[in-house]
Amino acid sequence: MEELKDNKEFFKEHGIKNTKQRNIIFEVLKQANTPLTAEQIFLKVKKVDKSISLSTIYRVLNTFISKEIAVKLTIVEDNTSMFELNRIDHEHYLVCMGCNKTVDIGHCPLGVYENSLEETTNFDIVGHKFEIYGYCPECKNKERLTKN
Amino acid sequence: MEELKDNKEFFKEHGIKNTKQRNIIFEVLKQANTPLTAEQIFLKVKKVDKSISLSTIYRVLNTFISKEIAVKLTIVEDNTSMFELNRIDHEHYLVCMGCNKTVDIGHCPLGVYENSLEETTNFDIVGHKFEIYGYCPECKNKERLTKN
DNA sequence: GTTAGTGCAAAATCTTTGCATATTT
DNA sequence: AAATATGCAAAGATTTTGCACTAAC
Repeated sequence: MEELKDNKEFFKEHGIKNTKQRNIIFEVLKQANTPLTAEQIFLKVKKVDKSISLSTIYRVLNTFISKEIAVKLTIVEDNTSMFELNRIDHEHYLVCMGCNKTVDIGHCPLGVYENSLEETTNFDIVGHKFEIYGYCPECKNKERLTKN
Repeated sequence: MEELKDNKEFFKEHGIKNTKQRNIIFEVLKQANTPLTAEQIFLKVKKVDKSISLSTIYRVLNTFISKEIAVKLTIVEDNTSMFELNRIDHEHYLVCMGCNKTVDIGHCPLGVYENSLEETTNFDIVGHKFEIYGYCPECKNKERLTKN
């Protein structure tokens, strides 16, 4: 359980207690390579801890966000938030509006832009959201058929 | 009422009926220079049409979105959607997490990027969301005080 | 006259919160 | 022991929907 020891240290650095629930949620987020909804996280966590509640998921995620461990973003087309770890060297996503498939679009090109914006606006910039949406090759055809 | 005649034509082009409610909502969106929440739109529209219902606001906005007349975006930190007209030559926003103030960040630099992405991914790209968030000069200081 | 849109109230969804209990430090 | 975190159930908030009625074409 080497990873738990690391997490313990990690949580300590962020000034929050090291609980079983936070560990599981953190591991789920680490292993995910796309953003997840609270519900998806809930289901994954439940496999390990049957008795966890959805409100704990939300509370832990909000704690992670306030400590800048995680970030929240919103996929277009419905109103549910998605969560992922706040990776410094992060990616962005191209989201299919047909099937919700997400595709990484490579290294984030916005760091430099943010720096120049901080200078011109005097804002203290914390982060950004950038998502591109459309239809994937498979859904493109379906879309075309239903539209005509 | 020259503008109503224009709107009538505009709605016809998009294959939707020209109703009083749609006209008012469209005018509200035209006059807004920042994205608005459904509730904000509701309140503005109510000044002109006291009997409009919030569900009509949502239905009209969803119609506008499906016809690509408007776009929906989500400001970080809460879960309410915001709406604005789908301007081809659009802007993006820098949002203050302290006071929700928004600042335009100039002409959108992402059109070219989308084109190259369409080629590499074979997606049919419909649009994107891009928001940068942080703390404005005024809230920066407040933030610093409450954190220590 | 037909089709599409609206208002209302009710439902559905997503998220937060109060409170008692449990866990962490 | 004190401070935080959790589970549960209940409440809040936002958005959608069924249905009868109305307006637009």
